[in-house]
Amino acid sequence: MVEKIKKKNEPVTLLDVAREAGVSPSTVSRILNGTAKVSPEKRKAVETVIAELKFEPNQLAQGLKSGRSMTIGIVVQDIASPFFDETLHGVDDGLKGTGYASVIVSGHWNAEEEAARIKLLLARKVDGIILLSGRIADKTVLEFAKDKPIVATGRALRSKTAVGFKLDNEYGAYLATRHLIELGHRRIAFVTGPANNTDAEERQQGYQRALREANIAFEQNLVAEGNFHEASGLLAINRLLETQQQFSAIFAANDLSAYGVRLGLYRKGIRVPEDISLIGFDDLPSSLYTTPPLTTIHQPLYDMGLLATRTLLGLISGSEVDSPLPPLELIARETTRRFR
Amino acid sequence: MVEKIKKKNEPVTLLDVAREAGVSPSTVSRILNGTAKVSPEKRKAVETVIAELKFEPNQLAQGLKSGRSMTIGIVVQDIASPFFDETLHGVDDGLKGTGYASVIVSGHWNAEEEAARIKLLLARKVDGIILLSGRIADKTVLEFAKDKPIVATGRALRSKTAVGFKLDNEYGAYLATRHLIELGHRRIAFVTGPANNTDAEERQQGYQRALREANIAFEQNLVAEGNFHEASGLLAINRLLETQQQFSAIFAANDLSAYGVRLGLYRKGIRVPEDISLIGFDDLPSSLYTTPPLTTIHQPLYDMGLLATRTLLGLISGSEVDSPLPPLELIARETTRRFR
DNA sequence: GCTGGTCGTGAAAAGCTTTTCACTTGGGAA
DNA sequence: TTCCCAAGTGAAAAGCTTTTCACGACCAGC
Repeated sequence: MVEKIKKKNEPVTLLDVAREAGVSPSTVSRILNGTAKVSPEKRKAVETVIAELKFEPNQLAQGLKSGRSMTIGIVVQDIASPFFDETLHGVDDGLKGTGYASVIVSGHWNAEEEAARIKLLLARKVDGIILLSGRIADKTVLEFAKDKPIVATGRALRSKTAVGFKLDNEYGAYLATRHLIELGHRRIAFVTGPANNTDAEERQQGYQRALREANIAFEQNLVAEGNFHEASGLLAINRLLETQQQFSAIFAANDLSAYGVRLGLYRKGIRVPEDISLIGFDDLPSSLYTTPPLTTIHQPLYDMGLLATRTLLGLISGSEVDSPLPPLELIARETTRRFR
Repeated sequence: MVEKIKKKNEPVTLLDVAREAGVSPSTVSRILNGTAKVSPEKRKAVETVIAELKFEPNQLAQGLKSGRSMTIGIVVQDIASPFFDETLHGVDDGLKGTGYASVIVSGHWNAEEEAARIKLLLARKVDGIILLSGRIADKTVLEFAKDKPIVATGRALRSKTAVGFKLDNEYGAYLATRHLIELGHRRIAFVTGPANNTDAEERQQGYQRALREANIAFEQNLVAEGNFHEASGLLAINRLLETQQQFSAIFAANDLSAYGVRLGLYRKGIRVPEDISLIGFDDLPSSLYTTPPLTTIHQPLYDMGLLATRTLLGLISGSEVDSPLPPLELIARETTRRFR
């Protein structure tokens, strides 16, 4: 029996429920949150009214009062990239059932924009932030972390309110190069990532270490610059081919550029892996379905997203989370084969 | 000169600014929102204090008061899919500079989950919702739209608070099939999408129409079921090959399943396009870099995301938006060629 | 010199919850 | 029988804005 008819579309509030059930707002709130004991009769009455009125607490008001918006911010660099996608997938699963939702913004690989976006997230009162492949300086991260907890990927960090996860790019690249060397390749070209990108630099270091260990001289002529995108891989392989350098294998700094390389080779009628072996880095889901399926280094992107989320939730609630990340590993598929 | 020292980390509020600048909160609010005229001196004073204190309005409080959270909800079906990615990219650009942020949730191709997620978004007081490839019934959408405006893709809808965009799948599929026919192919296999999926059904209809127009009999033996994923394409082509049917071309209901088909053919040593022509549907960005680059039907996913966003923002603000979507078009790349 | 209007401004209410505080009631301990 | 305490509950404040209302000052028109 509704005492007062609300104008249609007027949202039903906790106050309405209280009035209708003949209890105080406090009691309704207590029932909703289980904050304190309430007599069975009132609980029953309130629950009935809630169902009847289809009451849904206003999360804005809840957030304002409690200081918790139940929202976390995710900063990616490119909203339509399989790389971030895979990580986001992990984040999504990490959030499942927690009541948290995420707002995703993109920094577009640009430090200023990234900082601006983080500020926006903070103004929105997110409860924490996950920063994927951030461009801003560590000390800026720490600065933001004074406000809300942050977990960042691609950097080493550990404070009371900020933690970073870093995959071992150098090791992964070492693995990739060593794989080629073990297959008998000696002249191995390398397609780099973008200049000034830490991940990219570390991958080049891994490449060089493997060479060094095998007593193969590093040759600048065998490296071509890329930028992690397909088109740059295509360009790089064309440049490499033009210089008439001899090489029997190519290591591309990520899968996307490996795709470009693959296409470049196809265009020249060079077969993979019969004529040239090719290895990537990332193990994007799509690499399972390239022709032929790409040998690559598996990065646990999904797990990283999942772990980052759990860690952030831990930071928010004050509990400790510390599961280790699975290691990088070589996934030998069909673009590499024994030399000659 | 700060009159009262705040405990560190106490967020600075509009009240602090007002006190500090010696004006009333109303005045500060007016300056922030440009709601009314304010004398230059006070404006100056307030702006100085804002900068000095680094004041950022609390969006939760703003939202609570004004009923606008400056957030829209996006419902996708798979958070890590290139298909949704591309659309999200458009959404992202559509939101740029508007002050709106988006929270993205996934319905996982499941009507119940989808409805639950929408309810959550509504409880979060999003200002509107974009529903991509939703599974729920039109009438459920309309029901939700009573609360907040919704724009949905993949369905035709138009009410005061709900609008739908639908790409012409039938026509796209017709285009694809006709392309193969024009190249001289007569026996054209079809890999379907998931059963009970409208898009998928419409694509099959387009396939059949093109056949009919060319007086080619439809043969059930030439269609193999898929589900829009790569693995299903691989399975489908294997099944097709096993049946010993003759065919010189394959139309896969989307690019992803075309990738699977491509791999299946590669495994059997069947060349594309020399032995068999292959065409997909979607024109995912990655289709530019498959080996060889995939002939496909371009869907304006990016534009659709952009348009959906603009339309939603229009619905929210009460203004009318009505730009048309670019049509589907055939992108002839290198996986199709003239028969024999 | 008086009326009527505009302009700039502040006080206060409102938006919807949660939480603190204080008050009742009933029971067990002394 | 008296006292204390716990349990259950409501009133009210608080969280941070925006917005309505009202008021004083100032100017123009008669």
